[in-house]
Amino acid sequence: MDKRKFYITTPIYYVNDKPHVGSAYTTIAADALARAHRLRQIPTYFLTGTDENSQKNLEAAAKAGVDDLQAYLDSMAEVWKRTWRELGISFDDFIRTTEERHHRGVERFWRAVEKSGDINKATYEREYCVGCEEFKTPTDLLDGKCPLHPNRPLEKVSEENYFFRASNYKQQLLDLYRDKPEFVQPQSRQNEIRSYVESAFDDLSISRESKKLSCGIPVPGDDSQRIYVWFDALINYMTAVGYGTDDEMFRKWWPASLHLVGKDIIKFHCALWPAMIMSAAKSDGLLQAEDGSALLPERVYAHGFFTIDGQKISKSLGNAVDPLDLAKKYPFDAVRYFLLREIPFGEDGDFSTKRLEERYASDLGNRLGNLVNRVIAMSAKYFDGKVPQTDVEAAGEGMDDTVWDGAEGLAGLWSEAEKHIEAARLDLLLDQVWNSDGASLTAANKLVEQTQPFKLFKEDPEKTAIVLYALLEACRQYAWMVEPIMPNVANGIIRQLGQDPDVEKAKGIEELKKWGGLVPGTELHPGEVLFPRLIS
RNA sequence: CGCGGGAUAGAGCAGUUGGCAGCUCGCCAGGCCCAUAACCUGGAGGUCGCCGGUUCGAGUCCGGCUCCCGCAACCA
Repeated sequence: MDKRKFYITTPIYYVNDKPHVGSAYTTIAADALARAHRLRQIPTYFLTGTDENSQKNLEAAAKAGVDDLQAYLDSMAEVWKRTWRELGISFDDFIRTTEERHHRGVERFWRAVEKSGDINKATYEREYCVGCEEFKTPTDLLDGKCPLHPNRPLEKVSEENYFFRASNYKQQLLDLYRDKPEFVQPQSRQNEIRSYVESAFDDLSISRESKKLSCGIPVPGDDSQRIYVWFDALINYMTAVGYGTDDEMFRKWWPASLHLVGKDIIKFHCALWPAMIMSAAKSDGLLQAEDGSALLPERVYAHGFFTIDGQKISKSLGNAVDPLDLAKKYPFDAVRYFLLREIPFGEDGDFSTKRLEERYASDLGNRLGNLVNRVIAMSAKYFDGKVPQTDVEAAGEGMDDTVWDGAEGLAGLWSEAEKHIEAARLDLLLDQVWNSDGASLTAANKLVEQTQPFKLFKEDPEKTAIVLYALLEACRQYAWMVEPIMPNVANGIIRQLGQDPDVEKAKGIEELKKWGGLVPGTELHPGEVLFPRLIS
């Protein structure tokens, strides 16, 4: 990953409905990764947005009884934006594919692909599946029906369309997967993509007649045709950072460091999208690296889907969870923690409020919250409300006859954390912080038992000062380890430790990682319980 | 031969490069009392779906088999 910048994206969402917990999952994951990079003072650009050129939106507007499509799109885009804001999503940009900047970039991109000779006009008669929004070849069909949407009649479409000659890039794509295996993440998806490209990746229609498609971006130079959804949608990742409108900005941010997507759209992102860029780059120097090769996104990471209490998310079953409702019922940091901790990133998982409440009580309340609470309470009680005066270096040593590895153990935790962030495995990061040997939260709770500061104080106040300092300092470091996932909780801990989160953050991660960030004598602010028991 | 996911302790799940089977919850017995009835220790509980193979060694790799889940529409 490019250390100088981090450009992360979520898919752009259809606005035919409000967000549910699934789209929130993608967005929260992206947010946590964005925050992790910002905390490391890596210039970060976090993009999300809405896909507004889809036929589906038209249908949704009609269903909602709204005549004015643009008004419908505006109001729905606002719903999405507001939801993300309320969930504390720290997006830097929100792109709508009906925006002027997007249209201009798409136009430029189209012309580049055209110039490269990869767009041709042809009359085809093909089966079009409205569900997939794509044409089906005979080999795609099962009993003459779309295998994904067997109950939806295929439309026989015979018209003159523009085609993108994706097949010209088959070999280059296969080379890409071979030379840069990290391009497709997680690993388990690589074979899937490779075999898809080898067997099923073909030229595809990228426009429809305007008279049949009443929304979408007109084909440059041919108003009788409009670009259809996927071809225009993918380009949002470029137009948001200035492609077609601001070359300087584009050079700063492109290529994307990470496209976060659901597993359903991995083919578009790992095959079609790089092929499109390879083509456009041949005719547009802005898309070329210094060696002339196409500037492709660095990685595409597909996360899994989850069920709700073992059942597929389905609006007809009424189990589509509204993330805003969750945020009302639970502290939202807890929901973020749950989603990112519970499901191994990249795998499918299950979402249940029962599990959420279990994790909340156990991981957050009993382990993290209780540790912070007891350690600060003891320090305040025995040391006049302050961080105990002691030899900071000595307090960083591992302690004999205990499991505690001290500063060294925490440093180990940090280096693991960096690896997990790089790999987008925040679930593993959290697991380490909670459950590893040496300096985890569990180890810290054990240290309290093994040293018993609440007794030790009477016999040996100096030793007690060392133990409590070590624990307070560990809490400070835990706060920064979990900050990308639980920003509010982290700030709360830092404040209770008598520090200002903003001032601390400005020091940079290397400083925050160092043992001894907590200055002896600092006034503690024993505060609110971090994770109050839930009333069910 | 449609595609994909899965089968590991009572429940829910981890197990990146093959090296004594782990985590959370629950259960039993103890300890502690600083703390959110929280924390700590010990324990019961597994033929890692089945059969074969590779290997000094397989939950992990290879082959075969059985069973389960998702794949109309809404839908990451």
